[in-house]
Formats: sequence, C-alpha cells, structure tokens
Amino acid sequence: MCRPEVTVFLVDDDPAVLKAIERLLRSEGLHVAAFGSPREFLEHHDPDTPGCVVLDLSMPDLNGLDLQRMLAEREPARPIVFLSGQGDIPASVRAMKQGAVDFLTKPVNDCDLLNAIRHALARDLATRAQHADQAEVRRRFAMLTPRELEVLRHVVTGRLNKQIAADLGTVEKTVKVHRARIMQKLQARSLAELIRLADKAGSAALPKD
Amino acid sequence: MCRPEVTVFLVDDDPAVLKAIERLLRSEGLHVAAFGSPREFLEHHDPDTPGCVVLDLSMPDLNGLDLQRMLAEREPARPIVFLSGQGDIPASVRAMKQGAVDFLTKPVNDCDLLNAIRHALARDLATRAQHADQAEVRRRFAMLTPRELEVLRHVVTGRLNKQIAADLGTVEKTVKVHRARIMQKLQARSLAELIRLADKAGSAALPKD
DNA sequence: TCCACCATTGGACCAAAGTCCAATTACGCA
DNA sequence: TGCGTAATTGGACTTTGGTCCAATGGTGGA
Repeated sequence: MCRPEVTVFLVDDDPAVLKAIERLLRSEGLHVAAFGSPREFLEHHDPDTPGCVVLDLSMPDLNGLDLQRMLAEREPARPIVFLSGQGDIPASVRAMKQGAVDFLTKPVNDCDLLNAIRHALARDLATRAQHADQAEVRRRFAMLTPRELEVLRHVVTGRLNKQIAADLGTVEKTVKVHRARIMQKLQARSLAELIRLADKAGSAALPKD
Repeated sequence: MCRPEVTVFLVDDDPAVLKAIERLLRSEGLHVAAFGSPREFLEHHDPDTPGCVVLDLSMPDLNGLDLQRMLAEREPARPIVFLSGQGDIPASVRAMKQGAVDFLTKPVNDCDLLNAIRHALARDLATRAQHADQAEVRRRFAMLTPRELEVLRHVVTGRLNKQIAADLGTVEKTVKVHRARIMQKLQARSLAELIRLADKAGSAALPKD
C-alpha cells in the first residue's frame, strides 16, 4: 500500500506568508504543498491524497468561501483551516457553518495554527477511514441481484422467511436460497452482522416500496 | 400532554435591544422570555422547556461563551444564537466551535435573526425528539437483570445460543429463557429490532468484557 | 446458438430458536 | 420466616432457518 503522503495544502496569494508557513510546517515534519492561488491549487489537487487545506480567506480570483464550497461538494470533504488577513465576523461564521475546522486571523500564532492543522488532519483521517469502510460495504451490495436486494430489505425489517415469500409472491424455499446468497455475498456471518451492514450501507442502497 | 410552550429565551443587558427584539419575535408569533442578565436567565431557566436562546456575547457579570459552556453541559444542549455588539472573530469562531447555531452582529437584520432562530428551534426539536427516544430505550434496558444484559451482549454480537451458554458457563436452555425475557422486556418483535435497540442504547448500557 | 447468470422450486435433512409445561436454589426484604 | 424476584434447569414440542442435492425456465451477451 503505497499511499500518497499526508499533505498540508497551503493556499495563499502572499508569497511571504506562503514561505513562512511552509517553513514552519516542514520544521514540524509535515509534508506541504504550497500554492499561490486557488486556481493553481485546484489544477494540481488530488482528492485522494489525505491531508487538509490551509486557506487564505481573501484571494484575488476566487473567494476562499467559494473554494470551500467547491471542496465540500466532493466526498470525502477535505478539512479546511482558514487564515484571514482582514476577514470579518460574518465570513468567519459562514466558514464555520460550512464545516471549516478553524478560522484563524493573521498574524497567526504558530501554536494555534499547528493545533488547528493537527485537528484537521485527524478529522481527514477519520472521515477517510469511515468513507473507505462504507465504500467497501457498498461494493459488496453492488454484487446483489435486484431480487436479493428485495429479499434483504424484508429481512432487515425482521420479517420471517414465509412472510417474505408471501410478500414477494413466491415460496419460502426461494427466499432461503436468496437469503443464503445474500449472507455469502455480503460476507455476513450472522443476522446481527447483516443488519449492521445494511444499516451502514444506508437506505439509499435498498430498493424502496 | 400539556408541555411548556416553545420559547425563545432572550438574554441581553441592553433593555432597549431586549425590548426591540422581544417585540419583533412576538410579532412573529413566538413565545419569548426576556432576561436582562445571564444570572437572571439561569435562575429562571427550565431545561425541559423546548426552545432556543438568543444571547448577547458580552455581558457584565457572565461571559456569553461561558454561559454557552454551562448550557452545553446539560443534555439536551440548548441551541444558541449569538448576538454581538463588538465581538471579534476569535470569539465568533469559538462560539461556533462550541456548537452555536449562528453568530450575528448588531445591528442585526430582522430576517437574519428570524432565520437563525427558526434553525435553532428546529434543531432543539430534533435533538429533543432523539433524546426522548433514547431515554425510552434506556428505560426499557433498565428493566433487564444483570444476567439478561450479559446474554443480550452476546446475542447482539451474533453468537448462537449454545455458544452463549458455553461462554456464560450455563446451558442453552437457560439462555433461551433469558433471551425470551429480553425480547419481552425490550418490546422487540424480531432480532432485527433487538439489534437496533441495543445499538441505539449504545455500548454504555451494556456490561463490558 | 450456446453459455453464464438469474430466479425459481423440490426434497431431505439438520440445526437453531422459540414455546409450552414444570421445578429448584438463592437472596433480600418485610 | 414467608414472599417475590432472579437465575437456573429439565422435558417435550413446534417453528424457523440453513444446507446439502438436483432441476427448470428465462434472458442477454459472445
């Protein structure tokens, strides 16, 4: 597993700030990718690289908040730490409401910045782990045939095999076969596991009434 | 069910602001309780009344953020909308990180304030409903004997009755009896329901290894 | 057209779970 | 000391679930 290294994506239009922060982060052993503009960042940005963004609020071509919304659209959301030169309260509140990890003001205290980044990286790791987990579950669900999905939907609501058979207009025997295949495909070793898997995959994966 | 009415708790040390906002909210049909200081508010505050708080950030005897922390300690957390006269960005960020619904600056736009309050009230209703739900589950769990809890812990991990019996140093028959009582006491009509109930109650309610 | 996959079913059978009946032992409390 | 509750177990039985074997009909693609 040769994953890309955990990275702090630094976006600031002030070269002096960029350089200073980059040096600080590197001295802390963090891997840094510095960008002078949001466009430059977006062009080189790989969503699959774990890490967080340290973002200057006010930049020439693209607003920090807009960039945040763009990043938030993709899953998993990349955690953002805002830095602002002359930001105002409404901007900071909007940033936080949109999920920013922190919103710091320049000149920024090194310790505050590092703490915020550590929180952001931790959040990224956590959401990535959860995301990978759910992706694996959905991958298994994708192996189910439509009929099996239908049976599963009834199973997880606690219906008996004979009831399911009646609902689907078939016989108990058939339901048993489907059920066995479901357990096998989803790699569930017990009904308890099956139910948790189904709940984790979410109702989106199951056909509706 | 004669529950106390949904209320907006207004806390501001400026009587003029207090009066103006109270009038605005009443004109919108909202039930308002106005307080001139955090102390006064705390003395009359009933956590069981549904509603939200509109809080001035800077007040003489008790800081708005401190009051927020005090309120956050109790369950369910009472949603807060901050109003600030001369607040700064760090204060707003801290408020948001501590769970504030919104952080508005004076002079406040009526529409913004009403929207924020609506969000806060909606959040309060949602968390209260969830809380009541969980309390009901815990109430049922409290009816279980220690032994039944132990059996339940094994059941929800998908163990077979005979395995559970071996783990607990008893026979399958006994496990079946406990299991039947568990289903009855928790009002679960299927294993699926039982598992969801147990997961909802959380691992806190179950004895550990 | 033939193959792979899906959905379906049958029979036989075993394992697991649930449900009646009943009973014993132990513990705390009035 | 008697009573209620908890925990335990036994027997007999039914229902449900799961697992072998095998088979059939449909459908879409190579």
